Amino acid sequence: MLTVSTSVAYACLMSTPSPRPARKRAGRYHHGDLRRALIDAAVRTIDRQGVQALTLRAVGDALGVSRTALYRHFRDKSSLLAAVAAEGFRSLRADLATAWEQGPDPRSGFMGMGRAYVRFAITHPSHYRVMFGSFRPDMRADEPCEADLNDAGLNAFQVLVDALDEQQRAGLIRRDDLRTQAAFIWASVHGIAMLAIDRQLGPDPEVGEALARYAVDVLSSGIAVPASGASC
Amino acid sequence: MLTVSTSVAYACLMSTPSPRPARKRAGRYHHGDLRRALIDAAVRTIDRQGVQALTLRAVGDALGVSRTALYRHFRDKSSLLAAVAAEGFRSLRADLATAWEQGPDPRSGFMGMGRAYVRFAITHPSHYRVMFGSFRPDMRADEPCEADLNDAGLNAFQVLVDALDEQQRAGLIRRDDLRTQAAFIWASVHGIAMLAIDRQLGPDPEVGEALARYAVDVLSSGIAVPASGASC
DNA sequence: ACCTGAACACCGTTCAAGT
DNA sequence: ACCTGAACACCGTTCAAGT
Repeated sequence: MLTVSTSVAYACLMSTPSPRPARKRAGRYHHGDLRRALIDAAVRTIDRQGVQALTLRAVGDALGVSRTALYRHFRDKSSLLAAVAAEGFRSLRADLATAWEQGPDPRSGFMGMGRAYVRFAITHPSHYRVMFGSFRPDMRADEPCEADLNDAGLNAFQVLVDALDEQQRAGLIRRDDLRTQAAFIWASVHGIAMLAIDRQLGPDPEVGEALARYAVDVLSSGIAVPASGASC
Repeated sequence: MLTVSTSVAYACLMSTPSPRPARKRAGRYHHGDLRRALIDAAVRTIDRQGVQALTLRAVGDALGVSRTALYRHFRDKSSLLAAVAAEGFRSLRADLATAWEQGPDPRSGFMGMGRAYVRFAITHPSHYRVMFGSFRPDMRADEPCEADLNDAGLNAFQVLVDALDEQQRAGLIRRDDLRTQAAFIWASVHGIAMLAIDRQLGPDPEVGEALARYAVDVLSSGIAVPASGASC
């Protein structure tokens, strides 16, 4: 299809007096989907070196492309960050959905979702921070990247709403307002994830796990149907 | 005491060909406590214009001081931000303590603490974000500013621990491990505050208040002493 | 001790020009 | 349509020099 490999084969044989990196860009275009490649490179950089290491120069260099090539695909840097955040929410959504479906029963599936959520945050702390730091005051819903981020966030949230809905219908938990119940649980788990990321819980992993167990305990008691009879 | 006003009275009468701001610094020193003034100016700028508006040039200009004067009092910019965050935790601690003491009873005092927490976050969203964004991976406890930030955070947390301790002793809530119980509640309230700040809850304030009421409800049920007898 | 101002390396962004 | 490379305004930081 696309003759990618041939153009990649270009090698720079020109020697310049000033010390330069070995390879020099030979004025070539990028292959197929530069937009996609830019997002992936940005995610990699953020995961590996943190947000502060994400410069347009770095991401351009990683792809062998000019640092201004990005402006053909994104309004600006914050727009790229919005796309990165959206990508994060899509990954998180997939993780949550998998955990829920693997159940095997609603209760353990729900606990699996909680574990998957915290694991995502701990595994990708910088990415996770970008996901929630991007909801800036200057967020504009009219821009496509921002709208996409909004959608991706809502879709991830919806997995939790659906799981709660099913448990409500099965009579496993209180039939409170779905979105309020979901928002509260999301907030609690998000708060725990942030504490874990910010190493406020200390180096001992047992502290974090104890907190997670306690959270499950309290939340279960809190949203359990009140007059179950068995526990009294 | 300090003859500040006389030196301030200096006016620049030199006219330069290039367009300059009206007043030019007359090479004067800052009054008394520049360190204190730098923190206060930084807090003001962050509260009013957000973190991204906080440049060393801006904070220097606001105080009529060179933009490098700061390096006599802080290691670098992130050190100033740590001091700003510590200041935030001290304010928050005072707000929480006041709410708790105003009670009048433990239960309503505790709910007042929750309201005070969320109100602080909503009133100072940028400052609040700095407080929790500063716990960076590159945080060094050996630096005085970072250690101070750590202390200020722990002191604020301690107000919650003390309040829970008193309620445990009074038999009002379950006698779980104090620090785990406190960490979970802090995480939940922190998560709600973040959702509110990030306008994920939408423009309608009723949504946020409904979430707060629901949180109090669930948390109360969740940490209530199990066999109270009355509710069954 | 405390602060200045010039200099440096680096950043995001714009824009005329190239293919 | 897509990308380059020079230029611009701005940033944090360093450092010799001033008082």
